[in-house]
Amino acid sequence: MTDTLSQVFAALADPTRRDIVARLATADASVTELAAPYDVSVQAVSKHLKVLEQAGLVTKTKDAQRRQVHLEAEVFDLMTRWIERYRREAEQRYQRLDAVLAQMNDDSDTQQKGQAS
Amino acid sequence: MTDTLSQVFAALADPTRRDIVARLATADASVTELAAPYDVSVQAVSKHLKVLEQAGLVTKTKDAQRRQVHLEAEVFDLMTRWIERYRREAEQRYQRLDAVLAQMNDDSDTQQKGQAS
DNA sequence: AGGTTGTTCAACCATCCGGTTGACAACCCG
DNA sequence: CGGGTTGTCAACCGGATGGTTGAACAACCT
Repeated sequence: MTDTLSQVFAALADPTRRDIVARLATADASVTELAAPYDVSVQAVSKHLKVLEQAGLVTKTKDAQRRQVHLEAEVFDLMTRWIERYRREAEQRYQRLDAVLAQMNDDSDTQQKGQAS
Repeated sequence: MTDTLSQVFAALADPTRRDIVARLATADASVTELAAPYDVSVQAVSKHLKVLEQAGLVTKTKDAQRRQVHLEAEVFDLMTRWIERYRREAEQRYQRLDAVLAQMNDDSDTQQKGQAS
């Protein structure tokens, strides 16, 4: 479970953490500011932020006694790349299937055994 | 949690499940075929598939005693939309920040209080 | 110096999760 | 019919996870 991709997906699997990310997309915030809307303890939110930080989705910079939390956009790309890769493969496969079916309709007399390269 | 997005992210947080998805992107497969490469029991893989199915990432069609598993590409869009939305917001914010900094350099004499709409 | 504020650490608890083994249903084939 | 495949269900186990409370600590403000 140490690989980044797993950590990122796991981090975003929690609705509270996704909401935190959503809010950080518009503005940086401190831990207590982030905790305010939820009816859980500040410590719980601090834990959530630790998870997000571990996944590289967020960084903290200490500003006096406050910790300024801000979103790190780059890690999103890792996810997007993974998703897009397999989505595209899957779509291409369906198109290939459609093509095969279309060809089967076109010339159903010719026996075709190999697959399209 | 019961919301789809959480289920999809949670499903993809596991490396084995991601690998299954990757393999299904190129071809449908049966449960035992999918289980073959991993040194875990078939039951464990069956559980993984249940998770993927629950998340809507995969569907099974029964073919005699075999279950043909195939990837469902549409759910990927849900994720992609979520990710892209906040990634774009975050990027825009950085650009806005850059613009503000640039303007502060340009005309540091004019006092600007409101935010860009 | 002393109190308040902001954040984290530590210990604890309930639940979930990924794995196991064993039993069993459903189906093909001889 | 009976036996071998294929897949799921059930019960169980250890470890991770999300939450709690209580204490610690650092930095600010009088």
